Amino acid sequence: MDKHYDAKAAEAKWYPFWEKNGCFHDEPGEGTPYSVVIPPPNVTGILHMGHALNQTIQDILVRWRRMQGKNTLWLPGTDHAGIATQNVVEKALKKEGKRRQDLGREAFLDRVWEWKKQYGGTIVHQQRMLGNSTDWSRERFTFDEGCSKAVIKVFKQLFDEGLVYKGNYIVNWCPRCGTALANDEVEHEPNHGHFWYVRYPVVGSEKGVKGEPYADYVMVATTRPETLPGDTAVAVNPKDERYAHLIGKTVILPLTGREIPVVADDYVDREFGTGIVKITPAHDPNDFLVGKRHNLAEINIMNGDGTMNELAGEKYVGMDRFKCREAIVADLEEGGFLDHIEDLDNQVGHCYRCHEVVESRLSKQWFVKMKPLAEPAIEAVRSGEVKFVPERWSKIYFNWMENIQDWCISRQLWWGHRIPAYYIRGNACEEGTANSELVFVAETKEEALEQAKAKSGNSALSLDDLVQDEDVLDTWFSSWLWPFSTLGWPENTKDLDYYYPTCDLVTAQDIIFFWVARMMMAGIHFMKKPPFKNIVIHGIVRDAQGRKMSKSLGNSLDPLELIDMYSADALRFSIALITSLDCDTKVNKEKFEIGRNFTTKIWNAARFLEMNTPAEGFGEIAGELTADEKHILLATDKACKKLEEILENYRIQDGALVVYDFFWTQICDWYVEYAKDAPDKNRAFAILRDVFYKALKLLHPYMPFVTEEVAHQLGYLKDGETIMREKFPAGYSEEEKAAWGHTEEVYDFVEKKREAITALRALRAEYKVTPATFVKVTVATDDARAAGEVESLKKAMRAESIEFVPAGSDLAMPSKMTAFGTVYLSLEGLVDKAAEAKRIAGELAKLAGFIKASEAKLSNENFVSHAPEAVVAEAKRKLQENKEKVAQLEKLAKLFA
RNA sequence: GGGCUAUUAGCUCAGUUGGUUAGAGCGCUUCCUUGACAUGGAAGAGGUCAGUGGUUCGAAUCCACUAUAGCCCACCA
Repeated sequence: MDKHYDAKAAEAKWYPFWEKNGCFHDEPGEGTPYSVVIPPPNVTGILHMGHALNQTIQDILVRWRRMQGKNTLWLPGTDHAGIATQNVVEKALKKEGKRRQDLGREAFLDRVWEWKKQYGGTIVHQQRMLGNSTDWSRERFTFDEGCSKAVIKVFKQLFDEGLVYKGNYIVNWCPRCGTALANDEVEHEPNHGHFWYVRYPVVGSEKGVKGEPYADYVMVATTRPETLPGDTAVAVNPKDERYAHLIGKTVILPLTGREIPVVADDYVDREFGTGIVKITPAHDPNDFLVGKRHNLAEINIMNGDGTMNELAGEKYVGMDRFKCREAIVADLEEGGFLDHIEDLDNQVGHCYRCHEVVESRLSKQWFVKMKPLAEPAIEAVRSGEVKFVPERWSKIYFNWMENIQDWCISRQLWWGHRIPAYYIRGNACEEGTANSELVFVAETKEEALEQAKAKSGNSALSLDDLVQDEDVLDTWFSSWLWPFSTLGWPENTKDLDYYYPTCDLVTAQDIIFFWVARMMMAGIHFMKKPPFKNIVIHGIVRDAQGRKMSKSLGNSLDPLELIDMYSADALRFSIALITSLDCDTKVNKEKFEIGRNFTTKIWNAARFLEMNTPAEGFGEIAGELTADEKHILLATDKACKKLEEILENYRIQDGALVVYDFFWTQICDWYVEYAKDAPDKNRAFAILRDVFYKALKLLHPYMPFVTEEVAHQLGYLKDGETIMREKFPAGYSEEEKAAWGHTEEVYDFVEKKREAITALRALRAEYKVTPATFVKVTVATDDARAAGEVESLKKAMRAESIEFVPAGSDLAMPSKMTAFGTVYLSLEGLVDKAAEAKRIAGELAKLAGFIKASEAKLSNENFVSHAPEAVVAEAKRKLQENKEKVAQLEKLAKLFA
């Protein structure tokens, strides 16, 4: 084996090998499968730390289950990401000086597909670098033929069930993207804004002159003066006696001269602002509702791109909304309507894609009624049929689901599933009225024509007379079908039958509502079964300061760079080790050294084993095993069982710790050191070889590349074989254990022996006896097994002699008490007496405290009678031990006096 | 306003149903390089478990309140 592990070579060798040889692929078969669908990344995306974390967790679970012998499917794919992808292609067009409108819908879509063909493979290529064992032969895309079919079918079914409707509603509108956004696509951020106090003269009052207040007016405070031309009322709280006299009166809308009523509505907060609110139903969601209650006109004064339209008034037409704000404020001031301006901190919504300030806009949109879908999805979690891991996320899920709002699913984009609704050309419905008889939803235009003929009674209609809705569906409208559309639904495929429902869904907390909750609803509604059994929620990767990683902050770590620097295994292992499901993960580059160092350790340990392997190999493990040999076998057994239990509970981090400690501490630090000087080297190494392979298999889900490479280097596997499909070690059988005669006692005995070795090393360090010096050691113990360990103790302690004396012997030498016995170091060198005396005095003081506390505890009748016997006995033993320590130290103190 | 979570060593975090003198990694200090590994080995220092009160024989762990930090939802025009 080479002195250095070449991670890049191993990665370049093994991934293609696995993929080509179908190692990631299973066919539907017998038994309970283990199936997982990947959260599809945006096709425009590049791999970031969030993906690395998310996919490492999944791959660990998937590789582990596969090695357990389960029929396993991890299904990969990408999301067509409507807005994001369209934006990317539009940007490219812009460089050519074109807009999508210049190309027209079809040519533009061709262009996007072309882009997808060329660049859409970036992220799936990058996912391979991580070592993901996803079944690429089943890779899907939310906009591929099958998924599109599923989307259309689902839309039609929901429409037929009355769960989809088209309505004139106020929606969140991104003027930059030119589309509606769902509520949860809007991010609210704090904003330092202003409150403009504006006077609305009461009709009939004396008109003021420039610069002077009107004699009688109502004072309205607004943060959005530019929407003033759209006002159709002002509102006060009905219980507000200050303004009771105004209700029913009419005021004049400044700048326009239009007369608008004063209405009373509970929505108005008496305490906030002036207690009088201008009502702009077309540009504010609350005002919209007030408008409905009072039957107010809705005046839309803005274009889709955020400029003002003719209804805003001649002067403002074409003006950008923020420019218009300045203009209107100036004009109000000019006209004497502006009373004063205050600073105000409020929240402003931004587009989650492009960060533009979102506008509330009245428009016709499609919605899904969510309440009926949410109810069974709540029940599925409440009943325990579907579990959240960690469980606490279910509370957040319930909280959201119980307050769920209808979902705006139409988007004014071109890149996406076009809504399969058709209208008769020229009919009013073309503009889209709510659930008209003349809206035809069908899977094909031909079917829509049949409906149209039947419903309109006009059998002369042709395909040319029908127009399709211009809008496309929200991207999440395809991803909520992901767990079954990717398995072939609506066709009745073998995959669907065998792999649905999936087992675990692993994702970050930030898309519980976007995605997880909606998948639950879709799965239950269309498949009659929840789409997965466990929802595993992990944290978000943050930088060292705890900030979310983002391009704009420039604090992102690039997983590919980390792979290049430290290897994929290092990235995976480190991220697994530092990640807790319970909270967000803070990372910096240095943390990935842990994984890199571990990889190196594995490689070097393998080299050691290889160097010590004779050409003819090791023989059978025969003869009477030493205590250390039994110990490592049992430690292996324990590690296997522990890891199994840990992974069953999704404790990825704990699992990483277990394999790390097992390999590094148990195998390398202790057993390898033992093996170097073992009485029967051949047997000791035969055991090491056996244990080492088990360790590689335990490590494989965490570190697939180095384990595969080492397993081949050491000849555990032949060419063409893979560790991926080896059986995950479950420990040793009872028969095996009986054969090598292990007992828990032997295990504990070796643990004690190690304690004695450590104690001796500590004594050396305290008394500055260099490791090179051979020392005389005395151990006070009654353990009959001790005599058998003389040779191994001498090696480990670098002792020229070891003498055993009965326990309780009282020698005037520095010592440490251990569970093995009291270890004495014979001091032959010079020692700083004063320093020793001081150290001993400190230790005595510490012990006196413990003794006092435990004596108090033991003389407490309540403790002795209530606490379990074992606890009391342990307390007594400890007290006795500490007393002995004191006696020993006092004796020693005299030596240094 | 509604909901959720966290606060343990200098840093990042473990700590299973309450039960030895609260652990790990990194960092720090001291020592150690002739053969698996300095990306290493050995040893060590470092914590009144945010605070207060309660339950208990016994609390980092359970309960209440307080403080601080963070997240989510809804939002004030």
